[in-house]
Amino acid sequence: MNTAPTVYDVAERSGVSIATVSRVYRNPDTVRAKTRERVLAAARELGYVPSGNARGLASRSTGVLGLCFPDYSDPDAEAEAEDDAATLYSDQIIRGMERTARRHGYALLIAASLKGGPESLVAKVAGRVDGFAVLARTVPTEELEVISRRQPVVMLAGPREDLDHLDHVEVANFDGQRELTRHLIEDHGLRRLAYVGSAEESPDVEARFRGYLEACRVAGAEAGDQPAVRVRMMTQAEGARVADALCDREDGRPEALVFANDQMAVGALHALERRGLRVPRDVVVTGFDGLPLSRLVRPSLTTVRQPMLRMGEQAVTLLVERLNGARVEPVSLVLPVSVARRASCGCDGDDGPPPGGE
Amino acid sequence: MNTAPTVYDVAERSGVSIATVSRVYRNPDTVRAKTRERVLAAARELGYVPSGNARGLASRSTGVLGLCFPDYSDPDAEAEAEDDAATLYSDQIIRGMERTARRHGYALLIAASLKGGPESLVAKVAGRVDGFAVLARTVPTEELEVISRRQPVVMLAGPREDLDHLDHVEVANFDGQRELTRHLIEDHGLRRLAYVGSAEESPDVEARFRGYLEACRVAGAEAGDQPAVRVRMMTQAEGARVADALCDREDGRPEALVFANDQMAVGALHALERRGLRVPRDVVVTGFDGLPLSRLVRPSLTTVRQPMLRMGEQAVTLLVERLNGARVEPVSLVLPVSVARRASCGCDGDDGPPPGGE
DNA sequence: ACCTAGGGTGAATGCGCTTACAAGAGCGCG
DNA sequence: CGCGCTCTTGTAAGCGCATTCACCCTAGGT
Repeated sequence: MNTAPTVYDVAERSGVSIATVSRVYRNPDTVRAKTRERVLAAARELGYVPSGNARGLASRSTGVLGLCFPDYSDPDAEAEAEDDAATLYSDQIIRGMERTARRHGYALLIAASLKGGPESLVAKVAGRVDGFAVLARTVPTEELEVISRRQPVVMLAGPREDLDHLDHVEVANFDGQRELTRHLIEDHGLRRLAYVGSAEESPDVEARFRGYLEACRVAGAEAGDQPAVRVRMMTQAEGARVADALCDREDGRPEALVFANDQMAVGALHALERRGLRVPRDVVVTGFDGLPLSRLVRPSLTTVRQPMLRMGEQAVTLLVERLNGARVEPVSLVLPVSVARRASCGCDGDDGPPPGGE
Repeated sequence: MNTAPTVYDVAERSGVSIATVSRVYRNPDTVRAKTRERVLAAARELGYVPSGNARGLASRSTGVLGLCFPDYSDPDAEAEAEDDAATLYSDQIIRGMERTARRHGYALLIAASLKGGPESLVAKVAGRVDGFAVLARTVPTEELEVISRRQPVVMLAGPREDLDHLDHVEVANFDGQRELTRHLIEDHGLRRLAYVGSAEESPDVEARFRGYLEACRVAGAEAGDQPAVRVRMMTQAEGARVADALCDREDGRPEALVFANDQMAVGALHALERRGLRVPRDVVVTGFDGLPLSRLVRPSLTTVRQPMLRMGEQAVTLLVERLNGARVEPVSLVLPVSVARRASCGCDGDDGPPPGGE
C-alpha cells in the first residue's frame, strides 16, 4: 500500500509533462498517437489510477450522483429475518437509479441516514456528487432548499410543497388508493372497510388515505374521517398486531382491511391465518406498493403497484437534465400506478404468472 | 445554481482565516466556542457545504467505500419482469455493505459494469474511494492486483487464487452442495441425479459441482465427471429449457435435478408444472443461493442458503480493518452456508415460517 | 526561400481544503 | 518583571489534476 503514483510519476517515466498525461486521459485525440502509447505504457507499469478527488476539484464535477434514504430496517434480529425476505423500497430505487446513472456515465453514491446525524449525512453526500435524490422526509426540506441553490436535488415520493424549488417525483397515491377502494366497494360489494395508516406525518400515506375517503364518499360507504388505526411503524409486526386488534373490535370485524403499505398487509395475512381466518373469504386484505413480496405471499396480495424502478430512473433523468442546463423551472412528476387485483380481495392473480406455475 | 460558497467565503464573512473554518469542521474542540459559533452561523447563512473533492485531495482519503458488480439484468422486457420478482444477489450485498459502511462512517459508491468498458469502471470507482469490493469476475484479477497495491480491495464470491494478494470473502460452495446432495441420496434414497451447471468459467459453480461429485462418490451414486448440462446463462428461462430437455432424455428422466442456482431451479419448477409433472413426487428439484424467491415459490425450493448480507458486511469489515492498518497478510474468509430442506425435495419447509402463515 | 496555419507540447496557475508551523495572547510562577 | 506555558488563530505549503497560454515545429502556400 505504497503511496499511489500520480500524474507526475507517469509524466516523468514517460518523458512528457503532466499536462500531456492529463490530456491522454481527457482528450486522447489531441495527443500524438506515439506519445499516447508511451504515456499509457508508463501508466500501466506504475499502476496509475487518476485521483477522482483531484479530478473533481480541478474540473468542478464528480461524475457521481447521490441518493439519501432513511434506514428502514431495524437492527433487531427479528427485523433481520423480515429483511431477508423483502426487496425493500429502497432497493428498487437504488437499482433504477444505478442503471440509469450508468447509462449517462455517472456512478451512484448511496447513504442511508441514521436517526440523529442527518446534517453530516447530507453534507457528506452533497459535497461529493454532482446532484442527488432524497427520499422524502430523510432530510428537512429547508436544508435541501439551501443545497439546491448550488446543485440539482430531486425529492422522491413526496409532493411538491408550496415554497420549495426542488424537482419532485412522486406516484399517484390518491388515485391508486381510490381506485383500489372503489374496486373493493363496487366490484366486491364490501361496505365495512377499515383503513390502516401511519401516525407519522407522511404526505404519501395521507394522500392514500384521502383517496380511500374519496372512494368511500362516492360509493356512500362508511368511512370515518380518520383511519381506523394509525401505526407507528409500517412493519409486518405492526400489521399483524393491528389485524388482531381490528378482528377483536366490539362493533364487529371489518369486511376489509385496507393497509397503507404491503409490509403491514403481509403481516396481517400471517396474523389472520394464525387466527384461523381465511382471506379473502372471511376478510379481505389489501396493501400498497406492489413489492415483489406481495405477489409471492399466499394468498397473493391485492395492492397498488408503484413503479419504483421508474422513480429511480426518473430521478436520475431529472438530475441529468438539470446538470445539462436543460431546465430552469422546477418540475413535479407524478407517475401513474396500477391496481393489482389478486387473490386477497377475491380476484385471481391476473397480473403475471403466479409463482411456481405459469 | 450559482457557484458554491467556499471556505474563503465563510472565512471572510465570519472574519477568520480559512484554517479556522476548516478546524471548525475537522476539530471543533480546538476552536474557541465563540469563534465556532460565528463560523457556523456564517456557513449556514451562505449555505456552505464542504467540497468532498477538496477535502479528499487534501486529506488523502474520501470516507467512501466502493462496490463493483456486473449488471446481471438484461434490458430486455422479459428480463425486466423477472427482475421485478427477484431480490438480486447484488441487492443483498449492497444492503449489507451499506449498512456496515455506515456504521463505520463510510458512504458507499456503487457501479455496475457494462460489458465492454470495465477499465473505466474500476478506474472511476478506485479513484474515488478508500477501498472497494468487487464481485468475482467483474474485473480481471490482474487489474485488481495492481490496484490493491495502493488501496484495499476485497473480492467477493471468488476463491483465492494462487498468486493474488487480495482479500477474499466466499461461501462454502463445496460443502453446501455436497451436503445437499448427500441429503438427496442418503435421506431420500435418490440415485439418478443430474447436475446443471454453467458453461462459463465460474469458480463458485465449479466448487459446487465438485461438492456434488464428492457426495455422489461417497455414496456410490452415479455421476459423470461432467455436469449433465451446462447452460450459458443461469436464468429462469434456461432452467426451464434444461428441465424439459432432461425429461426428454432417452435414458429416462432423472430422479432429481440439481441446479447450480435458484433462478434456474425456479424456471425448472415452472417447466415441470407445464408438463404435468409433480415436484417432488415425480422429480426432485434443488437450487443454490437461498434467494427470498426460493422460499416463496410453490413448492418451496430446497436450496443452499448463502449469507449474502453477511458477505457485504464482511467485505466492509475487511476493508475497514485494512484501512486501519490492522492487517498485512491477505485473508480468505469462507462463510458457512446452510441447507434449506424444503418441499421441492420432499421435506417440508422447516426453516422459518412459510409465506402467508407462521 | 519566406510566411502562415495548425498540431503537439510544456509551463504555470488554480480548484477548495488540510495541516504543519509559527506567532500572538493571556496566565502563573519564581 | 520576565520566563515558560497553554490556548487560539493565522500563514503558507501542498494534495493531484485540468486547463489556458505561449511556444515550437512542420507542412503547405506563394
